[in-house]
Amino acid sequence: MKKIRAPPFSLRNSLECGQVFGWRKHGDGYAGVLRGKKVFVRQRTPWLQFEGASADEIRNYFALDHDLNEIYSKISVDDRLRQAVKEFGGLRILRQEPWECAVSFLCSQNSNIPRIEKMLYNLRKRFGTPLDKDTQAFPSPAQLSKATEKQLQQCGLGYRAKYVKKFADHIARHKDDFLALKKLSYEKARERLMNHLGIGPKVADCVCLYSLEKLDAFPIDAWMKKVLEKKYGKKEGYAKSAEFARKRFGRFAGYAQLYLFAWARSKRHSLK
DNA sequence: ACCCAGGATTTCA
DNA sequence: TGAAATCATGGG
Repeated sequence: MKKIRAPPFSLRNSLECGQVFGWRKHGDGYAGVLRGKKVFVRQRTPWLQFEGASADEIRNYFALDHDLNEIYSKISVDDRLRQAVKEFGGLRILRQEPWECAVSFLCSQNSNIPRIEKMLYNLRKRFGTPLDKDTQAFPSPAQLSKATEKQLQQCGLGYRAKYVKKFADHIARHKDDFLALKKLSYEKARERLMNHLGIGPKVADCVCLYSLEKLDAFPIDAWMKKVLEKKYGKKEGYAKSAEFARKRFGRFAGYAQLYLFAWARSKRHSLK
């Protein structure tokens, strides 16, 4: 088992906050797949122990280069954020693979986290490359484009099957689209993502934030909408609310969003 | 049985 | 242009 000294970091908060759906608890750590390889990770402060990937791959995926102290100082603009930062300290926005991230959030719409995890598990199980008896890599665009819409529905995707099918067909033929997106500005990348059927403002923002390093993206889902309405008095539409958030929280608004999201879900009853 | 979910698209006034 | 209906399905 290899190990690296981790800066302020919480593996649990980062993997269980709802930004990613492919890891499963295994003993006192987590098992998952990184760049097509089976990986196991566990945290024993101050060490992050891992096997199956290189130290650079781990550092990059878990974004250990993000300066959390700087980010916290920028987003802690009110008591609510300070509380969320305290409660979910060490939560980092990961660098997910854009393709898997996009499919994940295509599936996420109008659903809930347990069910999303199930859909994605079904996709891996049925169309991914097996790595061992209970681990499958997430299917590549080519693998997923071989699935029929009906098969995707059988994985529990419902009406989202059509969206995923069309998306997979397109990406399979335009392999390098995501490489280009990383180089674009947040606004341009978001705009291009939204040209795909089924990708609207919220899904595009999630892909930008969680896989394209656009840390100023501010996805607004049902939870964030409640927070913005009940706690910040913003009842306006998506664009204006997101603009308000970026102005309030600054260039790391995406981090503020994820901490608020985690905070809101942990307080679902008192938030209502 | 009911409401909701990390929404987006289509339809209709 | 903007609100309302519709989409497929499972968790709570």
